[in-house]
Amino acid sequence: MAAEFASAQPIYLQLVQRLCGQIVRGAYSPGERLPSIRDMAIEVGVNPNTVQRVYSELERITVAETRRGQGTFVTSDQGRLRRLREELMVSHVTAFLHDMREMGFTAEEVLQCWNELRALSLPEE
Amino acid sequence: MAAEFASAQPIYLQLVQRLCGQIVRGAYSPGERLPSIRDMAIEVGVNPNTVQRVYSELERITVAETRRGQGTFVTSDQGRLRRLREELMVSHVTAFLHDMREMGFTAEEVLQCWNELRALSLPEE
DNA sequence: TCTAGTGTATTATGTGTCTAGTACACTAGC
DNA sequence: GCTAGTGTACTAGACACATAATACACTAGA
Repeated sequence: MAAEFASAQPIYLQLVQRLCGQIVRGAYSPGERLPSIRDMAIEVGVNPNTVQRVYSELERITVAETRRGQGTFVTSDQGRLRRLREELMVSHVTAFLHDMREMGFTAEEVLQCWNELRALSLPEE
Repeated sequence: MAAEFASAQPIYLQLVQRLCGQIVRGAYSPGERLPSIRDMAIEVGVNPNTVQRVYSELERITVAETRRGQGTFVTSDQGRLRRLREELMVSHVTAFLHDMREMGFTAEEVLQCWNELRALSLPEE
């Protein structure tokens, strides 16, 4: 992966968000070991220091834990992961609604646009 | 306004987005003059250089135009404003759906969360 | 014990953002 | 013409982000 970090947001925050998403949707299981800092750096095409920062942040929000000399692991606390999932959804939906309101869009308009684009992006069930 | 720029995104981009939102929802009319660089800087609590950058960006995307010695004005091209409105909605909805997908949320889950939060944020009609 | 693979820490460099201050050119109105 | 209010341009400095390179400490396994 050669990495595409187009957004104006810092790379390390984008990576934190991406990893949280992968963890939350089960791409990484509870307790599973994440790639080493050096491997992940190569994988996403950034500097190892940047990945270290990402892993530190994941640890700070108690989503991952590091064992010196062994690696960094997704937390085994499944309750924490469920809460994370809920938090992420609420924060994203809230921010989305805020933006839509700022631009004066009505619920109807947004839903119509949503329905036109949904098929491309979200599983139905 | 003392300004709250908590996001990791650069202030000038947040301001561009905010102004686009205000223009698109009609807080500023087509052809209306925006506050001067210096006034806007005071109003939102940032440096005049930052506002200059914002106005330059608005001009670059043909949403505003500046007249030396007179001020910066919202474009009179209402077609451009309609397109901007559409662009903003599509890009926001697309990004939102992308994020939701990244976290493995289903359309049903998102809609449920949406309905729980909608009343606080969006006008119904 | 030795080695390879971990995370951790430090220093240096370049870039972008934001602030601060100053100066200049243009326009409108007196 | 003069003045106040515009946008424009430039230099300088502080700070965060990202990279680069290096060194160190810990762990597991041969």
